[in-house]
Amino acid sequence: MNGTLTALAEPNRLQIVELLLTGPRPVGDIVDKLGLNQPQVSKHLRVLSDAGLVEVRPLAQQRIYSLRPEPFKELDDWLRTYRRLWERRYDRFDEVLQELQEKEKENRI
Amino acid sequence: MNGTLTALAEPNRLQIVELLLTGPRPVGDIVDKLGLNQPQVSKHLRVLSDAGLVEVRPLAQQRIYSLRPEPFKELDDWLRTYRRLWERRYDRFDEVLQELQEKEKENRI
DNA sequence: TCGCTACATGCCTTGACAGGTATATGCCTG
DNA sequence: CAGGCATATACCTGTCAAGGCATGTAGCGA
Repeated sequence: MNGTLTALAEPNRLQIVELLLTGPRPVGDIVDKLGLNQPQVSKHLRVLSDAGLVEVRPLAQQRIYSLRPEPFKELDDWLRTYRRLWERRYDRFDEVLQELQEKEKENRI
Repeated sequence: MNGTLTALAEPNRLQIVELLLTGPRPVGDIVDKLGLNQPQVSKHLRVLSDAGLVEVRPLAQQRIYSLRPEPFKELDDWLRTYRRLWERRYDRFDEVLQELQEKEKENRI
């Protein structure tokens, strides 16, 4: 979970992931499309790979990178817990807060 | 988006967010529950606040922090795009890859 | 008004990480 | 097998962010 977030937190890496969402790509493609230096792209891909976000497959002298679904699914599952924040009745949070403040006032009397 | 990810990528900050999911809390609570030093917690809360993940409300000499739904919703929306990765028929990715490899072989003949 | 409580901020040090450049490695073609 | 591609790795450098500690500040109660 945290590894996934860390990997995605880097802007260029996020761009790479977004690009890979459109399909598997060799490193050179990514270099061209994102205008980064080749070594940097390779390094970022390494990080993404270590985090399990992408996988590689050799094709001649190319390396085809593609997204791995698992971490994204994990992230989605994690976020599911937070959905109640915006799916109505989260204002209960505010209610709780109100109560706290009311109590405080009462104690003051 | 990226700000959200960056803020969440720090383990202690992630813990704070998880704790806040159970309800709004004053700083002292977080310090106790997570066993961190108070200044560090304040700093992390500052980062989370700047990223729009939390909001503060004063209550006597306490500061009550609570989660703000918006960034989480954004993140969820962003992830929605990736759902097709695991929701079946993502194997089209593999198909594309197969095709590439087939073509390569043909060219070789 | 004084002291306490709850929190924020400043300063310093350290470690991690990203970019740049050069170089290694593996594969393929002539 | 020599040379060229596509990619990975090594090394160096600068930056930035997190922790530790000390201190500032605002609200409250006696």
